[in-house]
Amino acid sequence: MITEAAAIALQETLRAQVITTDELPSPIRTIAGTDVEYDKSSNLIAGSVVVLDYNTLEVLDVASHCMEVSFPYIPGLFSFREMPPLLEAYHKLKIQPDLIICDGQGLAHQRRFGLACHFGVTLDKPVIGCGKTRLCGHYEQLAEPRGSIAPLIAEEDQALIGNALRTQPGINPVFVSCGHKVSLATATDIVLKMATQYRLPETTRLADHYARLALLEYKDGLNPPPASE
DNA sequence: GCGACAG
DNA sequence: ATCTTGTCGC
Repeated sequence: MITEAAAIALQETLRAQVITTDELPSPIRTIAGTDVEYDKSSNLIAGSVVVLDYNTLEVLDVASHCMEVSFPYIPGLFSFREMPPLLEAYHKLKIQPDLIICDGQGLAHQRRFGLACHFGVTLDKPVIGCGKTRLCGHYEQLAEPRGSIAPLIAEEDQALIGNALRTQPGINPVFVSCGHKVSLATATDIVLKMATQYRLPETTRLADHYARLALLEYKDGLNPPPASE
């Protein structure tokens, strides 16, 4: 297994490849969501990628992959834990999405290289980071209406590293940041568009659903089938 | 030294 | 992350 120091060094190297301007298809036709589910009573994890029609949100394709977790949870090294099952799942897709929304941060990361950046650079695909909670950076004065945004500012150098985005009125915001080949403004617009009815974008909600399903089905398959006679 | 810390 | 259901509070 890769050491913590080597993982940090790899992030420092790969971060130079991140593109923070829009290099995505126009119009956007398909969008994918990703999520990873953990089994509380084993070290199994399931990663899922779900591809939706960008305009209708119809599910066009889903792929999942179960495996044993191979890296501990360390804030800042999240991608080394979640990327393996997500990459396996992604390569099972029959339909390649125009862009992807990851469940986690992109640039809004200690070394500006969160999961969304790592996934985007690895696949050379447009990726948006959308986390449920903050990893680093601070924000203030976020208004209540849906669509309100507040810049997420890095404490070290006051750099703009993302946006706190209120996707539903009076509900806690999500944290949007560049992953790869999508600007912050475009990423924020897209996440708001995908969060039609709930706090989280539909991409993330569906990926969570399919990852949970995949883990249950995989565990079922491991158990010897009931004796039939 | 202490607190904070994506899932 | 894991927890899945009614309950409390604004």
